[in-house]
Amino acid sequence: MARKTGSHSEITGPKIRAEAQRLFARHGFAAVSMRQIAAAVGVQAGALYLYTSDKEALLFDLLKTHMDELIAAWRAEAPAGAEPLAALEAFVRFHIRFNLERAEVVFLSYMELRNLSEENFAVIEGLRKTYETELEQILMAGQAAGVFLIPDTKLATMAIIAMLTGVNTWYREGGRLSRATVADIYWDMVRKAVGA
Amino acid sequence: MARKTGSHSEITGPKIRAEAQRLFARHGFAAVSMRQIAAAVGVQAGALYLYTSDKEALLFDLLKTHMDELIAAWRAEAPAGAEPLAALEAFVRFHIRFNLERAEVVFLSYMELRNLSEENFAVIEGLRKTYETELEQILMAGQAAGVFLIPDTKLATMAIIAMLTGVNTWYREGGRLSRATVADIYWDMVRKAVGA
DNA sequence: TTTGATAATGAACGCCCGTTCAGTTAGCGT
DNA sequence: ACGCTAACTGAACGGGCGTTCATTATCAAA
Repeated sequence: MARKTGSHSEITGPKIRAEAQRLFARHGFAAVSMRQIAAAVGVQAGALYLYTSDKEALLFDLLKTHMDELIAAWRAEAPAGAEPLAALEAFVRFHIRFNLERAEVVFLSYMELRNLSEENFAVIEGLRKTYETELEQILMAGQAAGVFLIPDTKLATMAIIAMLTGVNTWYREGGRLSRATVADIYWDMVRKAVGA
Repeated sequence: MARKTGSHSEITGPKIRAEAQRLFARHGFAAVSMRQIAAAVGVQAGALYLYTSDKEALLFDLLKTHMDELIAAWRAEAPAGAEPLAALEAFVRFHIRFNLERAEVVFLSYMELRNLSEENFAVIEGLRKTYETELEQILMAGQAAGVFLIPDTKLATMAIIAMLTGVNTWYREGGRLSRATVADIYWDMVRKAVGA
């Protein structure tokens, strides 16, 4: 017993995060025990504490990494200096694609925020606000340019994000529509909703 | 000790449901113990079992009651034989108002479904589907009448409901906008989204 | 081949969990 | 005033929880 043959932190570390993400998404943070995560990884519970300070830090790490990657991915592919209409279309398609690709952690980031400490919650909320602002700025630019007709850009931001994120609740691989078709249809509805 | 002065099941029963709803919504089903609920009510944990068979039944009862009341309330106030446009407007305003009035249990019904047994989950899912169908039929009628221009009524149904329910995540009493104003703005966006 | 760092064990800590039940008190019709 | 029933207590059940730590086996550099 003790150290196992072929054991390395570069393997065990990611494995712990992956299994924690999977289990948290499936059963909920509070309903999953450290012993369950350890069993899924193939170690004893005590070994997890070589990789995380406590259970909440494990959740926070998953959410923080996700939000950072979400914002970075959008900024990397957002069309620089594009017309508001093209920028909005890019955002809609990006949001649907990215969130469907990472359904587990997206689910977590909507469901398990209340299990974070006050400070950690504030960090994630801040990153979410940052992401939302990216959309709101597109809407404001379009409104200013007369391309969009929006009664309230703040509400439109929340409405569009809720609508797009909602795809994750019903979309199933191999269903009636492909991801691309879903994105087409949602883009049509969003475009009309902002009066363009 | 034992029975308390002035104790009645017609008082304790609702009190248990109210406190359970409040605590489940605030901390999550799995994170709330029967002892916490009992303490909030002012009884010992064992007394809860005079009112519920187990913890899950307590949650199911809250969700089932809510869904029944949601559907009944909509059917009671849905304009009979109205034009699709008027029916859709009524639905939008109803959904926002009803969900804001019952924010706690609405939150529960979106977050805690996975804590139900398979059979209980199916019951709630069925009721949700029933409610969604009410909206979809309005959309189909409007589409058939040429009043709406919707690429896919199923997706439009999910999109609209996600968008409307999203109000609950950001709306705070005493904020910038009144409930009525929020409903006005959302109705404007929904109307445009369906091409009317 | 030795040796220090790394990765993991497994037992233990105190604590809380959902649920049951024999016993006790209050309400209330007679 | 009595007696039955409804309401609740408090202790107990077996079990799981997050976390710590002394110990041990493996890895990798010298």
